[in-house]
Amino acid sequence: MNERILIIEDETPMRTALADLFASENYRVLTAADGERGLERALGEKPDLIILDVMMPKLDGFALCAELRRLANDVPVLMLTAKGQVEDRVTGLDAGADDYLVKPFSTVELLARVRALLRRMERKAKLPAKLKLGDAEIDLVRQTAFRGRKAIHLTAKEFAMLRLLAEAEGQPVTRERFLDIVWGYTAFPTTRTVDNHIAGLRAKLEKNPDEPRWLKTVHGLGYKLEL
Amino acid sequence: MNERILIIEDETPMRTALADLFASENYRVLTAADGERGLERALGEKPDLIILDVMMPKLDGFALCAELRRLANDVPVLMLTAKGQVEDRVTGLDAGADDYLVKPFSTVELLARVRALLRRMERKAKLPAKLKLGDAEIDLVRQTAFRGRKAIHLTAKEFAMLRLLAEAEGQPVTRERFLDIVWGYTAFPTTRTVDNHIAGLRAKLEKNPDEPRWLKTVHGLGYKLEL
DNA sequence: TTTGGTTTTTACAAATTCGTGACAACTGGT
DNA sequence: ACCAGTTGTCACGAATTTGTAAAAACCAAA
Repeated sequence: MNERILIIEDETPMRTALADLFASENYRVLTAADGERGLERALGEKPDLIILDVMMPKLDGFALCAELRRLANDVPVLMLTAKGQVEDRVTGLDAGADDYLVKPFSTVELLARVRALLRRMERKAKLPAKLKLGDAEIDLVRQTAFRGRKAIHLTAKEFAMLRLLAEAEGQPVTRERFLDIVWGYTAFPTTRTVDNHIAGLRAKLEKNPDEPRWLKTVHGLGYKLEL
Repeated sequence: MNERILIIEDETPMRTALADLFASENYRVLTAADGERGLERALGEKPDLIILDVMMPKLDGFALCAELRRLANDVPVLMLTAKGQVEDRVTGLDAGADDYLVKPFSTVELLARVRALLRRMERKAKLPAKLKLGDAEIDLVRQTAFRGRKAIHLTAKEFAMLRLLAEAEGQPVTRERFLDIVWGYTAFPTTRTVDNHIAGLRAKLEKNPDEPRWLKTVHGLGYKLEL
């Protein structure tokens, strides 16, 4: 609780408005008025989340974000982009932002996104490196899997899907979400592709792929990992 | 804990300010007012980290750093460069500095960088100096390798790649990371170059290069060292 | 400048993974 | 039991990724 949020925004009215908003929601607020100071604070004070305007003097949002990632800093970043610059989304996500929001936005939506990001990070932190599915054991970090003594080969995509399922802690994951997270914002395969990969996982991990014990389908929604 | 930091800086006000800053953070502080004395103390007292001004009489920061490295001293060096001399960054990292900071800087950022460097070194220290890959034995520090009694010749790049793989503790290392860490900021070879070097390592270290036992490829991601 | 070693590029083959579409099987509601 | 929509599955071609050899570029020392 009481997460610390760093707001990096050069326009003072917007910066104070955001600061007030989050303060009133009981977050602890840090601010910076330009990119360079923002980077300093991000590195020095390790906030739980960063809200970052794209357009800024000295060091723009993209560069700042890219630099953070280069330094292996994985604090969640929510980018604010000016209206119209649709390109920004791709560029921003490319630079390593976790989400983005187009100005003007509603405070309700902003708060929702922030909560979502913080929740995602919390789950990721709790995520154990190893998954045990009966006699199958999967190491999500090393990307290895064993059934008893024998190694099972999973592809990169399969590991990514498992990781997403595990992060969801038994909650259903929609096909759309699989595509968004695992495939990313540049590829747009059919949602059926997801099913195929699930089939692959079941074939490799389930004792009886016809009657999955772990990789359950949630009819009309998607899939979930039953722990 | 209580790491010892050597500050090499000719301008007295700055030197004492830095000394006070680090003393107040419970580091043990050593100082030197010029490059030659700095080098002496660096060699004689083996500090845990050196903060080094680039501009100095007698022996400048680049030369000092290069000399340290020539003597196989791998103490982490953080260089302070005057504003505007953008070139300094490249030159500094070239000379073997581990990080650099442009004056004027905030104390918060300086402390953050120092902590980061010390942490990085700590991790490196935990790394065993010798790697045993079957009957091949590699000394990562001395940069020597033997297969039984016969010496195997590895190039500098190959050692650096092995070190990175070993540091990752069996986790996959992406090609991008290889380029970032092994090649650094100044060179931008193709990612295929990484593959070629891996091939070289396999040829020299693996009993059967076609079926690597240690240097595994993680399709779609990179490579890992299977311990 | 030549030399010897190292690094990088390039090109092509081989291996792996991916995406799709068709159709069967299944689901839940009526 | 029937129906419309959803999911499982399979095979195949496409696309991507990797292995590797050979040539070119590079670089420091003689």
